[in-house]
Amino acid sequence: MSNQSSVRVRFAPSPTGPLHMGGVRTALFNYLFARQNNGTFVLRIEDTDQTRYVNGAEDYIIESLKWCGLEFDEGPVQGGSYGPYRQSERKARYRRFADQLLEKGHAYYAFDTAEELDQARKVAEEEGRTFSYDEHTRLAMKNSLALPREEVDQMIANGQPYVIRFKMPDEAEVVEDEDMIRGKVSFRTSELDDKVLFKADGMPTYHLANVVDDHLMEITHVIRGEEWLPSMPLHVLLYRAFGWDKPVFAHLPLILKPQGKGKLSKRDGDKLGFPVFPLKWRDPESGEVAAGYREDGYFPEAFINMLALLGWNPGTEQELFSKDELVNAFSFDRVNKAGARFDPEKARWFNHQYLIQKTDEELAGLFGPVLVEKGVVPPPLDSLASIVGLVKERVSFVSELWEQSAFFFAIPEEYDAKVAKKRWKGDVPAFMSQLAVFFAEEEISWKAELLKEKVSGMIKEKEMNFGAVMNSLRLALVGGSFGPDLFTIVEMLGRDEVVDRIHKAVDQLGG
RNA sequence: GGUCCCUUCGUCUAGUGGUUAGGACGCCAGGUUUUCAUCCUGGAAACAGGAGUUCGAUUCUCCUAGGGACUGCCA
Repeated sequence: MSNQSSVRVRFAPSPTGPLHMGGVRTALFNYLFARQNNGTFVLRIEDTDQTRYVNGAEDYIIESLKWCGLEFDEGPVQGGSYGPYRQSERKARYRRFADQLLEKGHAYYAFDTAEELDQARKVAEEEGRTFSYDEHTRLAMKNSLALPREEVDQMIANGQPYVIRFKMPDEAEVVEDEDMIRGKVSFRTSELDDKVLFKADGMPTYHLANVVDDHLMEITHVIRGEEWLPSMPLHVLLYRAFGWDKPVFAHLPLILKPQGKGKLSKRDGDKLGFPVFPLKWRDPESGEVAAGYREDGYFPEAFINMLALLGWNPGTEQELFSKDELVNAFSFDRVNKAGARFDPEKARWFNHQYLIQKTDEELAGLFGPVLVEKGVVPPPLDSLASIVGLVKERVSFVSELWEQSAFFFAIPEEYDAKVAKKRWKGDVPAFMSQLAVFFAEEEISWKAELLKEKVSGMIKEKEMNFGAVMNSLRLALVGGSFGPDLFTIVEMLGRDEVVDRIHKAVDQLGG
């Protein structure tokens, strides 16, 4: 039932730490492309470097993608017919592909030690050059191209460590390939070096493992970050050396720092106060903690939407997209080539958009735990929902709901001094006391409209200043000069509470 | 340094030879709200530079400048 033309893409992170938001975007674009084409989205863990393995990183990656709603069809957890999906578990199969290349003369053994190579690089650097293991230098190194056959056999027989290197073709040629985003990209093979394919520890390098696995897993489109662009010609040459069809490549633009130079890094987040990781991450070694979008109160839909628009655009003026809408609208010809600077302000705006779209009940459900954390017993869901409904337009995060609505749950601890100085003076305090009496004794029904009418009448009658009275009443009830409609607050707080608060304000601010 | 990629408002971007160069975030002003925020209206704000090609270049070509990635027995 698997037909040749069906799209298969993979997201292939390395479990060396938390997944960067750029990685999430790469996963997202893979996902969108797969879904749009009724294809298959594969997760493959690229853990060929045992020294860089970080505990918990794989789980982190999986949980992050899950939080973002990017379900994959095959992967280390659910398996699939192309497994295993961890390269460390595929170790046994790489060697024979390296041997194939050796036999065909596309690769050779190299015995240079890491120290010798470092030395060569150092010497070159001192002479103002860059050392490159290539056609110009390879014959001066310790490898099966330079050494006599018997010596090579002897060293191998003696168990001397070696790596297997790709032999760049002798004839200079231009490797061209069509990138889905960039169009034609070309490299001269004469500028390329002989990359290590197989390491002395018996593991393949990224280059070999990636090409072999993409072939074995029948990956049709390789969608990855721009940092891989320079190795595209090597990969193309590898496919050719094996005699395999190559997948179609797409190299995504990078996500850059909000300000300054370079690509977005963890440091930027710390410095500017925004997360660069989807989830909070605690480094198992150092114990260092990095913030995550989830814990900072972002909705996954908002995070994904924001990421999708970083480097891609629909060509219309629509900015808010559900995941399904993204699947439909996405296209590689609308992905930009240039790197995109990340804008934390816009991320915030996206979250605000999603927050105000949520129902009051939904938000109340999310807000409840915040209240508990603040030591407040949450009111019934429906009354909490009406409070949330009054203030949700003014915030971007659920946690900010507290700052805007705390006065609904507790009498103000202190009063904004600037407001007090400006409004709470002259005959206002005395009038406030009269207001308390009025509220305590008034028998009309406790409704915002009616109360407002009555109070307005009183102000007029006593020839008070509207602004001074209204703002002082607000000061007494909420503690500052902010919040929703004043009489709506009066109504919701209820008679006793309003009277109490006015008394307390008069006590504290002076009558 | 070398190789490769890239270049429209501060930022994300639309634009594919003839547009008052459009939108969004942010910013500013006015209006609404007897508060603040939201909201509404308006505003400031860009084709990196230079040569070509063309009747005409933001758009095509080249050069320069700037930015970025890579340059590991890391991915």
